[in-house]
Amino acid sequence: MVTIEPNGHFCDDCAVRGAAVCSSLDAVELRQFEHLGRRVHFESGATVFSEEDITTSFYNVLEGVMRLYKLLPDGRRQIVGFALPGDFLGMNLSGRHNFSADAIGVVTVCQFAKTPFSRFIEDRPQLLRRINELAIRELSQARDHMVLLGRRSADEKVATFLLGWRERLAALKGLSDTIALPMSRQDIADYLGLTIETVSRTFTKLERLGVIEIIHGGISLLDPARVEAMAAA
Amino acid sequence: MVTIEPNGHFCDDCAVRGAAVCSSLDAVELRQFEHLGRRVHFESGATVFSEEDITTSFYNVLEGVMRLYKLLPDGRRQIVGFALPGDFLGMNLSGRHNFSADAIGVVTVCQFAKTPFSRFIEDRPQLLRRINELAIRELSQARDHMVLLGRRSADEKVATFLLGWRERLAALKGLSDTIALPMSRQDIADYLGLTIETVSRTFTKLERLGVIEIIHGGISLLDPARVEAMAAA
DNA sequence: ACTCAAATTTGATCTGAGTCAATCGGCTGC
DNA sequence: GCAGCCGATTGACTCAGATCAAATTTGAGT
Repeated sequence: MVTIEPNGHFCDDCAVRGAAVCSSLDAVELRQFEHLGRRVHFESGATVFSEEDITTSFYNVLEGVMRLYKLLPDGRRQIVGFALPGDFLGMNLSGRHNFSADAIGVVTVCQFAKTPFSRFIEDRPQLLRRINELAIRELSQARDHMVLLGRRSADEKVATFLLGWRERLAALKGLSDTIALPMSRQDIADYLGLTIETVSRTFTKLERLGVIEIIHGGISLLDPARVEAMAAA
Repeated sequence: MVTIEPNGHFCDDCAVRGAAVCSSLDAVELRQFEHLGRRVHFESGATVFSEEDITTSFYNVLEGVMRLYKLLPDGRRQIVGFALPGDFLGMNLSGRHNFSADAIGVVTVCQFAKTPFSRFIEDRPQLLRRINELAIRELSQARDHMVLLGRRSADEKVATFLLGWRERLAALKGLSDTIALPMSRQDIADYLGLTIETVSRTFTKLERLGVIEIIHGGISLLDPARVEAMAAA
């Protein structure tokens, strides 16, 4: 289920070194930093951490996609975000995670034990500044998502999601009209505050309008401008 | 509309000194810090800053309540939060505000020009750490609010709002079953992703159930346990 | 106190998205 | 190849909350 790679100078060939939290470190610091983290692999569907668990580690996503979610006591689920390579997870004030995180497909993370990581930050304000930047960026995304959840129609939600996801993939692999959707319809529904049926119907509707094509494992954007028009309302 | 107080050693008698961003500063630093900020008053309904405005200042709320919101092109509004004394506003990465802020009733803020403030932070990591803490706390609140917007019923939204608001007021003035609601029904609706009619009906329903009493400028919690039960679902 | 405008409440009706219920289609394992 | 399963789609119907439309209350200004 979970496999841990032997330690080594893995930062050297780390795909996210430039984008992630580590981008704030110079060569010497990176060498020290390297000893704090270890690469851990999670298989598809594995839970990386759960809400209310005591935080023992921070995570830097290296490969794969994770769903970040909160559950209500009766089982209703809200996905609060998807984590992609370069995202940093685990910061909190309470000492406990405030959401759960599952691997969607195979995931590789760089895992840091909380205490040594916190100590490392102490006298490296540029790392703290980088973490702060990431937090502020997430906060801005969270506010955008509140608007979507509170004030957008189903069609607008789906269109906005497709464009936003495309944008995030573009930052990793370059812009493309073929959009991989590794998450299930249920995941999309729980992210958008909809049901699986509504998501499915909206996809079909977009396909019938000739705006997208539903392909295996994703969609193809046939008419980006129309989708943008639908998203903007 | 906006009045600026003459400078002075106002940190000494600042009501939020212990709770706000300044709590991370020692006496000497506080004296220097004092020269960076100035007290500014806003009258009821005044806009403190607007989304997409270039950020020229940061704000520390001293007195009053603000609504923080985003607008869609067609005028739909989502309130992303209410700011109370001790809240720190204005952090962003883009150099532009990512939401608008209006005064609800009279508001006093401590306003800091962006550049000198940013310079002041540079060599004071404990202030940066404090700002980071506030950002992480907000992020956690934002995620909770996503769950509310995406997955809760109207009754649950209203009940959760009343308890959450009571909690925030409790942190300022001590716990009370009399809850002041300075914001309009429209503000509450835009915060909860509902219409004004639904909010009004839900309030009346709660009153008829004998769970709350609608009073001038707020409500009185007659049966907190029942409200908690409604909120939890 | 009186007027007017704005905010809130209440009622009647409508509808977008949810719910319930079959299929359908694509993999997995035999 | 085919049986069984799980995710996705589609259809029929329902309902929570929106919309439209009046009252009614509140409050600011005279």
